[in-house]
Amino acid sequence: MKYSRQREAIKDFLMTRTDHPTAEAVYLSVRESNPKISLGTVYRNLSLLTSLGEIQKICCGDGVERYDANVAPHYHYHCTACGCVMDVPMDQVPTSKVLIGADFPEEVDGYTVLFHGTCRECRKKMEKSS
Amino acid sequence: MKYSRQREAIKDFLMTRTDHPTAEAVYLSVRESNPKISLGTVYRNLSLLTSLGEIQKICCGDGVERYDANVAPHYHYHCTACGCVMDVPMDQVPTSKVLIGADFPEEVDGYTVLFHGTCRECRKKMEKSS
DNA sequence: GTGTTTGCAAACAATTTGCAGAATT
DNA sequence: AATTCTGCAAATTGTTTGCAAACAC
Repeated sequence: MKYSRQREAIKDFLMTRTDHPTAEAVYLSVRESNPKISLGTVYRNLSLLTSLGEIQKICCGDGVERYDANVAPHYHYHCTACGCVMDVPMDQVPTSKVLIGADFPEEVDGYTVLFHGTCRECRKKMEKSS
Repeated sequence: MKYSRQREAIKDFLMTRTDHPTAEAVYLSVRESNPKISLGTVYRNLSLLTSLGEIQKICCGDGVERYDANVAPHYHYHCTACGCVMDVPMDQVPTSKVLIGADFPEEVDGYTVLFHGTCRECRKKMEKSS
């Protein structure tokens, strides 16, 4: 694999963020330091970095994928009002064996946990407008 | 809300299945008893039933949504080789409070857990072909 | 030089939507 | 009769891909 300035900029940007940006958001931000970059390149590198395990993809079911440079096991919280995604701070996360029980006969490589609800900020806004 | 033969057929079909069909699969099957139904109607009713809480949508991150008539809390397993999705049989599932810890400050309405790996059938096939 | 990566634009796949007519109440 | 739902087709959205030129080694 060869070095690419674009790929490095994408990874660097993701490492500064804990809010799990979408491909579009990555594109808009990386473009500031790298005005010629194209959205296709962003997608190509995000999926390359994902398959290398350097970043992870988060799927919330709202039709947009998000990306996270933190690949250590952790849970996510998705606000169904504003769409924001945040990390759930936890000292450690159970192993899949513990969570799934010993009897499950399929091989498990890993797992994801996604909580959902309405975040404090959105609740505040809803109160105000009611 | 008015009754519709199409909506009933969609829900009835989903209730006979534990394999979490995609919208396309629902369409292909419901069409057998209901040849005039359109894919748009299937999508409209799936999302209506989902927002009524009569079924649930499962997002595995492979670009296709799946649907499940079992809305009781349970976990899913996704085979990343064949794409199949199965239920994880468990007597009961922890509450979100237990899983997330008491300190998390956001309101949680619910959560999803998705395990992933290569299912037995796919592993068998991989052995054979190697 | 060779092989990988890029920018661009076109292609794609899944889902949503507008609308006139059909079905339900 | 009023309203909701449908089929159809076109539109939209997020993502992927083909290709010639640019870049890394």
